[in-house]
Amino acid sequence: MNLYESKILIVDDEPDILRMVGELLKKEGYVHVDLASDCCMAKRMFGTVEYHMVLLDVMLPDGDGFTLFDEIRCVAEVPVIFLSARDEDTARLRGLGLGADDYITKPFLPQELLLRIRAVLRRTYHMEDIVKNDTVGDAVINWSAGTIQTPDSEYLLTAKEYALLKKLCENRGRILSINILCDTLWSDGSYGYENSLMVHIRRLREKLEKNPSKPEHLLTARGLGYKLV
Amino acid sequence: MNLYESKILIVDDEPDILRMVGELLKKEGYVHVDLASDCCMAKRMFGTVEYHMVLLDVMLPDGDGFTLFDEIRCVAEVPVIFLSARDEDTARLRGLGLGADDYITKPFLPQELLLRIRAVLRRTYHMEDIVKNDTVGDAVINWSAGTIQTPDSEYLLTAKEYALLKKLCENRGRILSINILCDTLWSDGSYGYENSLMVHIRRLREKLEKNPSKPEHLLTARGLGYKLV
DNA sequence: GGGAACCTTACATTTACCTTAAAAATTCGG
DNA sequence: CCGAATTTTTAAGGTAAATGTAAGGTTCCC
Repeated sequence: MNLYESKILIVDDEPDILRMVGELLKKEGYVHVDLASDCCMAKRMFGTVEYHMVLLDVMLPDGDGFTLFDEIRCVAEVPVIFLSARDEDTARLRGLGLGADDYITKPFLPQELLLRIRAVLRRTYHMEDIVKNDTVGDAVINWSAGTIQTPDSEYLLTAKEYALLKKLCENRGRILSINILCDTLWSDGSYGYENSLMVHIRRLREKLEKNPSKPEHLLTARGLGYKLV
Repeated sequence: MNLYESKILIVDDEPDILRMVGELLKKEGYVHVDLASDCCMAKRMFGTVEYHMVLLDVMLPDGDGFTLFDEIRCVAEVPVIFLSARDEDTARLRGLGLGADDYITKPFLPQELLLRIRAVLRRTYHMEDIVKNDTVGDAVINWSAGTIQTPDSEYLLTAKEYALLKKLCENRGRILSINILCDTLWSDGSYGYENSLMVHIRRLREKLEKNPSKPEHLLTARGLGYKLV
């Protein structure tokens, strides 16, 4: 699974903070973000959705974050980051050592929160970090939209093109053998797809290169494979 | 009244800040935003329009913000947020306790200013926080009413359609995989709902698109998912 | 010059998605 | 609690976009 597909629950009683953090995560790219303003609501949501991560305020109108934390941990091994307003809480968190994965004190820098969330998700679920927008020459690849933007026009990527280009981008500058590329496109033991691969390469070149027949970025290494530079 | 219909006056002598803040508010959705670059201008505008909120710089070319504040408060009980460049001003504000509703020091994060404005408006006028209407092409989505308005007619959204459209709107421009969409519609571990999802997509298209069979906004990315543009 | 590796194009096929109608489930008013 | 109305799901045949195939062309290198 992809980092940004993690389901995250935010529990905080201040509506502004709640919305702000929610929008921050959405904007960063997290697809599934839910909000709860008190323990009761949080528990209800926790019953219906399997979250990958919980951001938990210490102060809540109907009970404190610590007890909610215990209740959550009884049910699932989901990682938790505490958001605390006061330093005392932080001290208490540190002292208790009750197994929170991280804590951060308000006010915090948005960037810092994002970093910590990503760090926790990565070490809990061993998720690969996904790429932001890549560029190939003048072309901008927008992975989340599945598009290639060139100065002249915008192209949609098909599923195979997407997978192929991704593999090439992840190994930029490195030659990938035809075998390896076929393996990533056709999971079933794959011989006989060499020509098909060629056609996909051609189609990518038509979307990436000025002159697809004289490629400047998606190059062929005769007898070895292809590489993206 | 709606939060975003509040009339707001910004008073600041730095033209760049003035324009920046003005555009920020406009972009956020505030419909009525006026700008003034000095006390004189501010007073003139204040005579002609009944503002709901004033953002006031402390430093002004023809008098300071504090006296302007007093003059304003003699006339109307309008809430004021001070924008101060220096920490000393902040200290003075705090000390004076002259009844400003909030203050924020430059430079500030756009997001923070928006939050504070919203908070002040809410507690002054007891405005319900409204969900901003989204639009998809010519169609206006009214979340609180659960309707879609098109030039031709008005449709009611069913529960599933509502949830689906919301998810797509929250991730506008981003491809959402069929898996993710199914997860949001059927929280219980959900396989076998792919076809059902398709039908809901079709129904949404019938309410959103000119020609549901040639969608221009709710697009399918074959092999990848769906996206709203 | 000739073979090998790769390109290119047009066309065939396949698969993922569309569409519709009808069945099942749910909601709602009496 | 029952029946009507609405919503949701299932099912099945249809469609076209994405993919695969094949055949002739090009380039490279010995």
